[in-house]
Amino acid sequence: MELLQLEYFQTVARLQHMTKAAEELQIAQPSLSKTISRLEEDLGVPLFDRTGRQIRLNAYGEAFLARVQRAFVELNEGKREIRDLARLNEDIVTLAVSTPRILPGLLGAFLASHPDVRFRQFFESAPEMKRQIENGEVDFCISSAAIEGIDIEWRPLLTEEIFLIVPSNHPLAVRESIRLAEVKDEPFISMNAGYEFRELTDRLCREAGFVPHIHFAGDEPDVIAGLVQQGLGVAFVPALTWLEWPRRASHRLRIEEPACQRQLGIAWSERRYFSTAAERFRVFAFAYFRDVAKRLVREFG
DNA sequence: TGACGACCTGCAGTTGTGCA
DNA sequence: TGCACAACTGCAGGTCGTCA
Repeated sequence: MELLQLEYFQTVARLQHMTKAAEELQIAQPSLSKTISRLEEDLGVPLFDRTGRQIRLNAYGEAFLARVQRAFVELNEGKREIRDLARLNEDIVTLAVSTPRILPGLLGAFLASHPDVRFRQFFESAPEMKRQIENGEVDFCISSAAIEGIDIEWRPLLTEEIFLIVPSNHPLAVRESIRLAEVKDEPFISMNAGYEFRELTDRLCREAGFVPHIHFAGDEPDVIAGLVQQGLGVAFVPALTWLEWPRRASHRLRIEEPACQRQLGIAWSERRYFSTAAERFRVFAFAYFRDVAKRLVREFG
């Protein structure tokens, strides 16, 4: 049984006239007649009652026609769905990040020149991002920890300095820089455990010879900044985050020792096929962070 | 092992014609 | 006039052998 036979059957059933159906289908009448006969042979029953020169759909034909029409509706829906899906995937970039704070600037700048592109974004830990890349669930991962694995490419995007912020009335607020060990007894306001940034700052404190006293841990950098302004403690802040805070009632200190930096990078699977939109986003991301790096140099030297 | 061409087969379609 | 059959043509797809 073939689609062509079913298509011809629909037309003959609708017109109940072999010659008119053949004209509509733009084929010779004997060809149509033979096609319908083959279909009837396949099914093992006649679909039409033939009386003299007339053909009429019989009970088998009626029942079969209903099924055929439903099948064609399903097939047409399927075609449309696949078409939409194909077009949609062309315009969608899937992205997992461990540092969501970079997204507004990055995506905003990209969408300004590519308004038709849509993003699906996930906030994930580094191990989960690696799994997503390996399973083909995302196009790219942007992370402050290198993602390594078979067929995974990881490239650095930006190296940014990490500062310490203290309340403006804090004794250290008159200084430009400190050694991290100088604040070993200070109350710290920090990101919650599990965040890459928290793991990084804990490691930096260990390198300086102490374990920080965490008085408050949260998910929101803005809340952390607010608590520092209220005089409740000191906190680490990446250069880019500091730059984007509209009000800076707290004081920023450069950390001389140990070297406090973090590197943001982008990872993808070398096996993955990239849509045009994804390919453009990758190129754009490198250019965007080059500009950000220049801005950080201008601002912080 | 994959690419390519020659050959074969099956089927859709056409023309001509017979039958009701 | 309209349906169906026979003979034929053209084309697409499959198979097989050859070659790099």
